[in-house]
Amino acid sequence: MKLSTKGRYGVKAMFEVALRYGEEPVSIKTISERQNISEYYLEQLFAPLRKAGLINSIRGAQGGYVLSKPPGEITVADILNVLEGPIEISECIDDEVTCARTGYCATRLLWIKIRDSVNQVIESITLQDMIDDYNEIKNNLKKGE
Amino acid sequence: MKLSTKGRYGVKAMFEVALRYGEEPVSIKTISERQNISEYYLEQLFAPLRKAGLINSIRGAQGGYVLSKPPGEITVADILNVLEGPIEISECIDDEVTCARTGYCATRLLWIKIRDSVNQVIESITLQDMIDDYNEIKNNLKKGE
DNA sequence: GTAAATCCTACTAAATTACTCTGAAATGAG
DNA sequence: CTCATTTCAGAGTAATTTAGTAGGATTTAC
Repeated sequence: MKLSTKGRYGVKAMFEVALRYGEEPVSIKTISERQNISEYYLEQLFAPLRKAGLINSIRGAQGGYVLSKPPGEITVADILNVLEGPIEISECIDDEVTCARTGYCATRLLWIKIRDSVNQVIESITLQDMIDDYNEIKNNLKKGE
Repeated sequence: MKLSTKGRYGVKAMFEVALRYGEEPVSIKTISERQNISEYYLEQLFAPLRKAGLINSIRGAQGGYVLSKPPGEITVADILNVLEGPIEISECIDDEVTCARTGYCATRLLWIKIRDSVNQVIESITLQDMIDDYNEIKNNLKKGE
């Protein structure tokens, strides 16, 4: 079970934008260089993020992207929902038809538990939390720990 | 984020075998009919499960598969590890190289939290738990709830 | 002996992933 | 005004993965 690059790159990219919240817009080129991701590919990820209202774009020279809300109000779940769709460990959770055949679906409850567990984590972590973690790691490294 | 059919079918199939623990072996044909999964495909799933020591096979007529241990000693994680490999939300967790480039990997901690959360769920649920849940659902239905 | 079953290996069609590319449109700086 | 910079939109594509099919060999209860 793995996230696709869409989700992984998307979160990394949003993190870069979040780091500069309140400052100048961040261009795809900048993110591409900092995170070592293809510009073309990043473009494709930002389109749906913008349409979903998580970021605003500023076109033209010196343009780029800015968060539409403070980093504390954007969760990892918000990002992953846009880029990967909602977490569904198995379509069996929604689709009653296939399960109905065998009477009671034995595994349905299991998939729900896994899904809820993932959702709880990603809904509780905001971009601000990631920034805080990041700063803490940096500080600890400075102190030589 | 979704499980492949390997994982989903595999857990369903193992559940069917677990339901008959202590009784006769369960054939692939039986599981195929009960869970509506291709026999050929099921065969492919049972090979690694057997090699991993989760089930024993009994060849020949009236043969089939039996759990190698009581249902309470086989977790969902055991099954998924064999069929899907270990949960790794991002290879970034193990592979230090790519992360090292950008200094401190900002998302690494996030992937670890998600992975640990999933692992905690699937390691804590055994086939016996699933059987218990299943019986409870059946009982509740009988009582007309 | 025969039917029922596992075992083993190879093959393949379809879908998904992970990009790549081209060109248009907007905009700030000089 | 012009030009470099940047987003925007959509098409194309190679590689990988998924999900299943298939064929034949081997084992064993009856």
